[in-house]
Amino acid sequence: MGTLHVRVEQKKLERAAYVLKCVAHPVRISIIDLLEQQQRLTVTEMQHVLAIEQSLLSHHLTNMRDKGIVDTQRVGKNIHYYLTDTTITNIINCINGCNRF
Amino acid sequence: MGTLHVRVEQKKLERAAYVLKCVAHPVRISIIDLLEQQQRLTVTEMQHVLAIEQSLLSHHLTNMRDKGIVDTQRVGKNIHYYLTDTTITNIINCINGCNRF
DNA sequence: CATAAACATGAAGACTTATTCATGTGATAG
DNA sequence: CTATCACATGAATAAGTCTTCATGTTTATG
Repeated sequence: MGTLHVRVEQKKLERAAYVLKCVAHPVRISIIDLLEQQQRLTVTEMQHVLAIEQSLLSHHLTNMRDKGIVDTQRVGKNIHYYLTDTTITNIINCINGCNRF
Repeated sequence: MGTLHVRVEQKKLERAAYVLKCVAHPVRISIIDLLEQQQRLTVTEMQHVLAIEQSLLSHHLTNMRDKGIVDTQRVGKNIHYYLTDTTITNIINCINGCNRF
C-alpha cells in the first residue's frame, strides 16, 4: 500500500470547487433542473416559473454562463439558454436521489 | 404535458445548496477524498497529507461536521473523523470522472 | 425613427466565507 | 500535578457572494 494522498489533482480540485460553488444555490439548482426538462429556455420563461426578478435571474444566468454550465443562443429578441454538458445533471440527480439532502 | 416546474422541493433545494456549498472547496473536497480512501482519520493525519495549518483544517472540519458531512469519535488524545454518508462520495466520483472539471 | 420587449450590466449595501493568530480545552505521560 | 500533545474556538480582517435598483443594449414593431 502506498502512502495516503489526495487522488484528485490540484487543478481539478480547484475547477471542481469553482463549478460546485456555482451549483450550490437554490435558484441555480432550479435552473439546472428546468433546463434538464426542457433543453432550452428563454429568460422570460424561466422568470415565470421561478418568480424572481429579471435582473436577479440574469445575474445568476451570467454567473452560470461564465462558469461554463450553460450557454446561450440568440433567437430574435429572446436568448435561449441550454446546458453545455449533461454531466452536471448527474449532480442534481445525485442530490435528488439522496435522502440525506 | 403538464406545465413546467422545478421538480425538487424548496426545502430540499435549500438543504442541497447548503451542503453543496460546503463541498465546494478544494480543501474540503480533498478531505472527503481522503476519508473515502481511509474510512477514519485524525486531524494530525490529515494535516500531514494536506499540509495546511492545524487551525484552518480544524475550522474546515467543524464546518463539515456542522453540515452533517462528517462525524467524529474521540479515541484517547485523538479525534477520528469519518464520513457520515458515503453518498457524498458519489459527488466526488462524479467530479473525478467528469472531464469538464 | 420612436417605442417597447427582452435581456444584460454596474454600482452599492448587506451578508457570508476564508484565513490567520492567539488562546482555550481535554487527555495522557512523566 | 504540570507539561505536552491533539484539537477546538474566537476575534479580526480580507475577500467573495447575494440582491436590489437604476440604467444600458439589442432586436423587432408600428
